[in-house]
Order: sequence, then C-alpha cells, then structure tokens
Amino acid sequence: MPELPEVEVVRRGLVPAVTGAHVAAVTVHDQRSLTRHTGGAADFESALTGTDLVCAARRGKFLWLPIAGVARAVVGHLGMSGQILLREAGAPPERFERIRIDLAHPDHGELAMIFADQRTFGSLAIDTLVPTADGAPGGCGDAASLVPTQVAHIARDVLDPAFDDRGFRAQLARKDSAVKRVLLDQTVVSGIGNIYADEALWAARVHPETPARSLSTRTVNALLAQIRLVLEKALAEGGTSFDAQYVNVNGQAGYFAHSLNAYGRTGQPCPRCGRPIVRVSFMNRSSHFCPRCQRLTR
DNA sequence: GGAATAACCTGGATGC
DNA sequence: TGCATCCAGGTTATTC
Repeated sequence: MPELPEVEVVRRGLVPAVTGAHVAAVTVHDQRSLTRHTGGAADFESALTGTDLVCAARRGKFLWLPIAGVARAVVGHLGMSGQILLREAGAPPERFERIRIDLAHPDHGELAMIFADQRTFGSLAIDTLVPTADGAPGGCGDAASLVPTQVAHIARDVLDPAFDDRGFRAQLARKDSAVKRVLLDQTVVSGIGNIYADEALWAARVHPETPARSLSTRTVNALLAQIRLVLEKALAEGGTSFDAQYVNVNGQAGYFAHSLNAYGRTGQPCPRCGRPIVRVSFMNRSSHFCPRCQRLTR
C-alpha cells in the first residue's frame, strides 16, 4: 500500500525522467483513473499533450508534476494499488495499465510514463496550483510555494521541514478520537497509512485506541520521533512491498516488509517482549499491536 | 462542527 | 475443480 515512503521512492525515480521533459502524447485507457479530473479523458489528453514538465513534487501521499509556464500540474494519487512506471517508448502494455504518457526528454530520449492500477483507487488529474497557506514550499521536490487545490487541504508530512510540531501537538490535545484515527487523518498529518501508523505506535509503545488528548506532551514527542524514524527507515529500504502492489518506477519491490514489528504479524511474538501480536478490527481495517507493550490507558 | 461510518474497487486467498 | 465469500485500505461523501 503506497504510503509516504513508497510515494517518495516513486517521486525520486520520476525526477530525472520528468524534469524538463516534453509531453509528446497522452492515452487514457480507463476513465476510472481520472476520477479527480473534472474534464474527462479527452480534456485530460488535450490539456497535457504538448506541455513541458518542470519537476516532481510530493506532499504526503500526493504527487504532482508542475507544468511549465502555467499555474497547473498533473496531480497523482496511487490509492491502494497504483503504480507509476517508466518504460522505453513503445513498450507493450502493462497489466492494469490505465494511462500512458509519452515523454520526450532532452537527455534521456523518449520514455513512456505509465499509470497502472489494479483496484482503481488511484487517479491522475490536471489541477490548478495555488499559493500555500504558510508561504513555505508546497511539498518535497519543489521550491515553489504552490500546491494543487486538491492537495491544499492536506497537512504537511513529518519529513517536511515546514511541518509544525507544535501545531500537531495542539491538534492531538483537542481530539477525543483514538490516536490511530488521528494519525490516519491526512488533514492533521499526511503520509501515514495503516502500516506505518501501526509501526510507529508499536515503536512508541502507544495503544492505537488511546484517546489522542490523553497523551502527555512527552508521549506525543516520542510518537512524533518514532513516526519520523519509521518513515525514514522505510524510505531507506525502498518502501514496503507485500506483493506486486507496490513497486518503484522500475518495477522493483521495497524491502521494509522484512523490518515490520507489528503490522501483519498477528500471532507472531512481539520483537520486544515476546507476547503474540494481536489484530483487532478498527475503522473498517485492521490494527496490529502488542497487548503487553502497548497498554490502553484512558 | 466534529466524529464515525459506508462506499468505492478488484484480484488473491480461503472455505465449501 | 469451481463457485461464493472475505479481505486488503486511502479517500470522500454521508450520516449521526
């Protein structure tokens, strides 16, 4: 499942290919991958064809490619199973290929940038760039203080230099909800999904259903530190791949699945105390935690 | 206004 | 072997 580390791996892979690239052609195979685009497939194809791309930027799980000369960008979200792959021009169709963007790069020649998505939760769109509310750069990879309108309501992620630690603590102090629910709320902190929420809570020894406002400042600081550690470690290992659901732009899997301590380890011993990791239903999904290390305190 | 829940989606795994 | 059901989860609309 693409969360911040996986999306950042994709962004880094895209940078050399899209920076300064010319969009030679666009082919939409499946309209469902344009759910965030308001104009339909023909509009997407015509609006993007013939433009030049500036760079690859990211905030949380959202990616965008600013278009040269206009305040617009191609915005992408990988959803559950989305992939952005770079292939040679004219490469055969990928399994679950939804959109193909043919690029002509001054240094790398012709490339195919392919958006593939099995479950079609992800999408691409062309969106307007607007100034950021805090005047800081819109996201990782772009110095401009601009962000797509679809991303403007998303909070910064914890690896963003402009992330507001104090504001994060203040938001938690106002929330009655379970801390895990708050971590998954992209308007509070972006980039964290089910996997890294479970891992960070395990590392900080916090029960996922602990009311956010009941956490001490010390515990929130520790949690914040563990979120950063987990995300940075996952990024260093190329992200988490359980199957073919997540790969980088070259189709290669990440290795962080081997470093997971809680997520997906139901019944296996906690690496810290040896007690079996438990799985409970939470928000239409699963929470994994150690019942001994992560005691529920209200 | 804040919080909780359902729906969207599809292929693999599992059970019968 | 084949069919039915369950499960995975990010985002958003809807409901409470």
